[in-house]
Amino acid sequence: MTYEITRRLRTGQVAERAGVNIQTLRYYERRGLIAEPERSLGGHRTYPPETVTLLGVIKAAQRLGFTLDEVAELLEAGRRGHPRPDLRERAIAKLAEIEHRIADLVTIRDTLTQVVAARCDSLTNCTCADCPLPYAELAEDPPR
Amino acid sequence: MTYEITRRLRTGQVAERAGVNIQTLRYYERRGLIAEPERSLGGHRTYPPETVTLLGVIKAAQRLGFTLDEVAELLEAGRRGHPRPDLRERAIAKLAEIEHRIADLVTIRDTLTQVVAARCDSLTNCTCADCPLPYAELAEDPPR
DNA sequence: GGTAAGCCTGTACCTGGGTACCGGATTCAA
DNA sequence: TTGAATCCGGTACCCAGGTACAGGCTTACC
Repeated sequence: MTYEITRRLRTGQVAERAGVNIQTLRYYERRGLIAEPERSLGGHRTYPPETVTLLGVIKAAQRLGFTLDEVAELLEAGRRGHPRPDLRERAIAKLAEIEHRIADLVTIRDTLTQVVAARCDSLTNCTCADCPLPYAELAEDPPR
Repeated sequence: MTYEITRRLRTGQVAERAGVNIQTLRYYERRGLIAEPERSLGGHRTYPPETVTLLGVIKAAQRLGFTLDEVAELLEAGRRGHPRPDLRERAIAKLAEIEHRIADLVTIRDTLTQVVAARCDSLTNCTCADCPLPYAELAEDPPR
């Protein structure tokens, strides 16, 4: 059997395989999400192929609602074999956060539904009866 | 009976009554959300008291998920007695948008729940069986 | 009429997650 | 070996929705 040597990749190759912009790669490096890679003699970055996987993990975590700072911490914790419970704890906290955001959006949805049902026709001078607009004192925060 | 003359308010008074920052007031003026008010001889803005109400409307609309640009358009439409259906149409569109965001967040919530239930312990090297993390190919967009 | 509080314009900065552009250096394939 | 493609660092810019600051003028109250 022949083993293929896992070659180092250059910036553009990593970016393409991971589906991200080259600038994003350098941005993540600055943010501490990916380690500073080795360089060629001329100073070009050369990445191990696992970097592509790592970028996938980062993107997945982002889709779970973690910020880049949070992802960086999670990766850092994992890197130096942090005791254990970090990810789980954070996921629980994030879960609460997401639930909260869902609740806010549901309130917004319900009020919008009322606005539509009541046939409101103006923000400032709605002529409909029982206009729900003045009572739109909903979620404390804009929905982000 | 005596009628109280509704006095003009100065910037700080409007800001305080509406619960917004003074800078925000000027920002909204630049964005076209509130009209340019009359000025005192010395150049200070003097607002009619209705401005406070208007700011409340703007904040309510924001809480319903409308962007400032959208609010500005809605107000503008209302101002020059736009035919009718503008707010209603927009509310319907916004409703769809909100529903979509809720759906995304629900997907995220469910995956996070799985992560917690599976006792995942690491983003990159989770040792739990049936780890849901690699399948976190969820919503296309980060949750904003 | 003095003085403190309030307001003026203009500009810069903030968060979060990137993206774009520049001039110059390097790498790769023919 | 040469020319195209790629990459380098540094800096500036994008979105939204504001917020902050500086230096100077106005207003309000005693």
